[in-house]
Amino acid sequence: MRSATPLKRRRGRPPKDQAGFNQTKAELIRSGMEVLTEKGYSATGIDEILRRVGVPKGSFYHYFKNKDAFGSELISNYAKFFEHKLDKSLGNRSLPPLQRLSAFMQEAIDGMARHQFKRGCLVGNLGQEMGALPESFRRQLIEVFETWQQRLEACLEEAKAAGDISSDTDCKESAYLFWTGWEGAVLRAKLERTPNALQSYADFFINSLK
Amino acid sequence: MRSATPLKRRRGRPPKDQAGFNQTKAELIRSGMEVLTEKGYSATGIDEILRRVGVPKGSFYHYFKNKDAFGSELISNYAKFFEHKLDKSLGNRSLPPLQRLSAFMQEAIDGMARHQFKRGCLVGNLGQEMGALPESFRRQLIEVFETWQQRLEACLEEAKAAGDISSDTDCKESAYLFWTGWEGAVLRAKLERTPNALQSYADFFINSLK
DNA sequence: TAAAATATTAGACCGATCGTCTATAAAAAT
DNA sequence: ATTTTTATAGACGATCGGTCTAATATTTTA
Repeated sequence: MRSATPLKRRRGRPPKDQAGFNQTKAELIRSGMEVLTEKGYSATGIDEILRRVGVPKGSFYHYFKNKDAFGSELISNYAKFFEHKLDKSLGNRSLPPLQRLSAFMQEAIDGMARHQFKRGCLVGNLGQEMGALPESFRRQLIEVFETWQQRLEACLEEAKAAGDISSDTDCKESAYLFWTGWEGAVLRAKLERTPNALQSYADFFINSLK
Repeated sequence: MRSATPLKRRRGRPPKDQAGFNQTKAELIRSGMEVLTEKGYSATGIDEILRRVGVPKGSFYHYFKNKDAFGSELISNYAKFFEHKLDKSLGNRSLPPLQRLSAFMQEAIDGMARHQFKRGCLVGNLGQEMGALPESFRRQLIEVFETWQQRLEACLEEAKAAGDISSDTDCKESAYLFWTGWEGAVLRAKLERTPNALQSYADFFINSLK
């Protein structure tokens, strides 16, 4: 439990100078991301998200219609962030395709380690909670998986073209499988608080391609 | 939302004849299992569990110290149920080892289909929620995975002995990987409300052994 | 430059949820 | 017959989550 930040915030319409940059909203999204990747959607109260960054409730409902809308924005935000990451890693032409994938996984492992394996994947967390979530989240989450899958599929096609993986590999199917299993590994790593599941899966998947 | 069951229940000490059989407690556990596998722990209120089976609050706190104790019993219960299932399927000597695994997975798929892929795995659900759960759940969940892993490991050893899989397979590692990935597939199936991820993973895993 | 519009903070409020507690009831034990 | 045990019934208070209205400060506009 982080200590509260009882900073008094400026009321009223903000000065124009630093326009475009929405400090408070960004803080809320960052805070929400942290808590949601740890505890999930249902277990997380808005108050906790607010307390962490010392933002009053009124601000939250100024920036977001309600908790659901907030959640939806978090997903979009996470998706965008992740796509960038994937483009950089899986699309990195200076490395052979499969090494890119390995590098991506290693980065993810390091990332989880930095947070003591307490934070998981937002998409996985919310996916598991679907039963308690607004139905509109479903399509959103499915689509996120699809874009990730496309990125990996492209990378695998390159690997195939380079002869690094068998020519009869179904790259689309493989990419689908990768993300499915990866989410399982993230879940397990979070449960065990070790990189073991991730490491193990990484080796397994790479090997399965050869 | 299921309609309430406003059945008046027998008050007072129960007759001795049908002793040992604890109707109400069993109903609470069944009800809890249903709701928790759908919505998870945090999103589920005790009242909802009670409403489904028309049991008043007093009874709940008669049988369980509190929500956490209830959750813990659910895990034990689920674990026991599942171990039985695994013993029957993975230990079925009348089938070759790998076919047992395939059969188990197919049963699981059918099971999820019966509930329109709305219910997942209790262990997976709670695992993902760990950040919001009592710390004592962690060991419990890890141990459940371990017993599942042992069951599968034994089955894979049989397959190895029979020459159905490569002799240099690390059966323990494979079994660990299986459950990791399987949870990912269950999650995905729940999200997509289709058997696709499960089917896909089933084929993939079996193939990876050969 | 005064008024209107806009952007943001502040926090009161209501309903839901959790867990406790007391009352009631029926059977068993003494 | 009285007491003890086992169980249901549901009211209650504290707390918390989410919504909504008021207050405040800045920009825009006339």
